[in-house]
Amino acid sequence: MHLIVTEKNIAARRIAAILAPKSPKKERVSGVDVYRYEVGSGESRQETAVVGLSGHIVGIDFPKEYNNWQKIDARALIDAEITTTPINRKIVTALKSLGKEADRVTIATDYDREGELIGVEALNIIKQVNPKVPFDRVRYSAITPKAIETAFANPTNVDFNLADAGHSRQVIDLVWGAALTRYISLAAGRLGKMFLSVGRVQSPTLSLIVDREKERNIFVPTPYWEIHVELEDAAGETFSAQHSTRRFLEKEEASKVFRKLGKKAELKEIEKGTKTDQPPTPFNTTGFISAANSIGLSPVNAMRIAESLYTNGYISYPRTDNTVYPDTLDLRAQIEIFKEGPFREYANALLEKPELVPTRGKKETTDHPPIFPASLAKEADLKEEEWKVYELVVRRFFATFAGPSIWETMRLKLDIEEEEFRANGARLLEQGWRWYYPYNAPEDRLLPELKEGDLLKVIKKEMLDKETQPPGRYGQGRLINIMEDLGLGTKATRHEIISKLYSRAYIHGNPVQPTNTSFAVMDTLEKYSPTITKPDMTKLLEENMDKIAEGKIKEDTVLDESRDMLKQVFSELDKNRDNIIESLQAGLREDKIIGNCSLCGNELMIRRSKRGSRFIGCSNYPNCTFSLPLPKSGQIVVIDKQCETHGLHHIRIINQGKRPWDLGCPQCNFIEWQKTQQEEQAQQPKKEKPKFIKDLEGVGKATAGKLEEAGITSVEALAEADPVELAKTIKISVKKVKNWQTSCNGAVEDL
DNA sequence: GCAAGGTC
Repeated sequence: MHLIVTEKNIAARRIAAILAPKSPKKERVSGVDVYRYEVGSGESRQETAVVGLSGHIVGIDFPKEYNNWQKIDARALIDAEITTTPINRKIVTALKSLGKEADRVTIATDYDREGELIGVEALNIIKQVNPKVPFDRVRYSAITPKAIETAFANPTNVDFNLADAGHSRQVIDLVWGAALTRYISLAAGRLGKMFLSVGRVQSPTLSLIVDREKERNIFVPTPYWEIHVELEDAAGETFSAQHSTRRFLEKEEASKVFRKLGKKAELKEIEKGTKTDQPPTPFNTTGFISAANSIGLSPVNAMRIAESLYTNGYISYPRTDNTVYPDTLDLRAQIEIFKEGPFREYANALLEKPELVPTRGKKETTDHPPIFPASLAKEADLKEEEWKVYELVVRRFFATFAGPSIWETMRLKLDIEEEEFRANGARLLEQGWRWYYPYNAPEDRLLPELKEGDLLKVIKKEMLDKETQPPGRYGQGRLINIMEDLGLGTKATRHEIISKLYSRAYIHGNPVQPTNTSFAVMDTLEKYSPTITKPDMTKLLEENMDKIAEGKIKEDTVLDESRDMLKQVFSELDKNRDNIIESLQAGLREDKIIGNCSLCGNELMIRRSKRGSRFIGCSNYPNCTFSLPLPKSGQIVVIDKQCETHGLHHIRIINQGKRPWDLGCPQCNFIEWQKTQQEEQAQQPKKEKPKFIKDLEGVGKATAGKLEEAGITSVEALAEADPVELAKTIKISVKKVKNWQTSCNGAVEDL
């Protein structure tokens, strides 16, 4: 049997469908889908089975003896043994049983570095049961009949060096990440769920955010002034113009000009021109995420939706670096899918073109094609946001075949009492690709038809007080773009890294803002372990991986070097341990300050009770016992916003996998809570005190009889009876008896 | 309980 192994189930299914002469048979092998078919007949008959993995099916970790953070020093992780264990047992079992049957194995995982490693992982498992089985490797960039048939007709060799390169990344990430995470968490005294993570990708990303916040903090705004006028032409049409000194840095200077301005303006110069906007390039993951982000979807949400559209066959694979359609993709056929349906107008317009020439982006890779719509969806079949994403992908796909959009531009130079003013106008002449892709379209800025020498009336003049703004915080889409530029993370992980920073309470808000904890962690790392805070670590890793892949250097050599570097970092850390502990804890303390106590004026802090539950307490305790409650679960983030009534910082609660909950001012929240409690009690009709035994809940005739036998005939008698004794005599639980007694006392109010 | 990378 010929065994073909792909990276994911859907690839297995589609490859089997392409290669099988008749439709393949789906079978389950230890809970995993396998697609079987036969090619040839008689002597040359060959049985084939295609199975899909689920990405990595084995993972690396330290032996479990290293799990105890308190007992095993972080440094010990550097040279600790590294074990490989299955992370998907079902697939490992399936591979073993298929592997035994196989007389040939073809690795058909994705055409990239991780794909090579994933292929070798599978191969190693198969070799455990069938050591001598011959194997080869096919590489393809799109799952189309043409691409697949060509690839399988020309199998090549597995690239073990490339797989080693991938493996070195795994080891380096684990060793550095785990060791530094443990060190920083222990030094900060943040164990358990509250640990402080450090990693090759997340730390440089956090550093970007922290650095931007620092720039904002030291930013000193400069005041400046602008002068605008509103003009009217002979026909009564109006437009506005601005003084050609766009920013006056001296108020006096601006005022002088402003006072000079009279009632008349003369048009000195008209400059007409055209501006063309080229159509956008095909979507890769980053391009898609930032486009989706600009229409209001968060990166994580956009990817989740894209994933579901992909598994339902509506769009192609959403995790790709590629921005160039491969030759093997029949683009005309992909457009023809839309000849009917809501996009027919657009599809037909494209199909009328004599030639379809798509745009090309800068990145051309072999992993997957750019994201394109794979089949026709009906709006009714999709949820609102799914449709939004689907439509975005369809429109972007179309736009890559469309012509440029062309603007007519007009620049005016005007004179008012020898002061120069300018006005710019733009009018869309040809929609071009913007007809297909109408997102974030700039609007026309229309100016009236004018000629040089025209006189205009100044109908309004104004001088505006402004000041320069600090650099803006990063939005998530922007952050993902920067990460890509710096080589941080991959198409499949960048959005996850950002959401990791959110769930670890390193950042909050949108645009993104770091907590004080982040400042403290980054300060420490930058001082003593700068390598991990910079994108250069990834660059060096990439260079080394390339060398491993080219066979110029052994994986072990790279790992040894990396471990030596980390050991040096640790000797710095150990030398400065006291300082690190102090500065980390000072930074962490900042994030716990809520404001000032309304009773004594001291600081209110997030604290922990002896039992471990969290509350807001006064730092003047025990002299002051003011306190406010906090929710039991979730990370607590103190945000900048302050309550106008109580002056306390607002609080946000972050629960993994859930939307953050803005609790607001903890005091307002508590007052609100008390109010609703009171209302609820007021609304609850007071239960009337039962008059007779038989009116009690859960007392039937039989029980009433038993009670009577025990000498209990009235509710008063029941209320006064010894519950334990009574329970024994009538053989009923003490709890039940006690419940009766509370209702006999009309105890609803006492609760 | 630690990373980042696959996939769902």
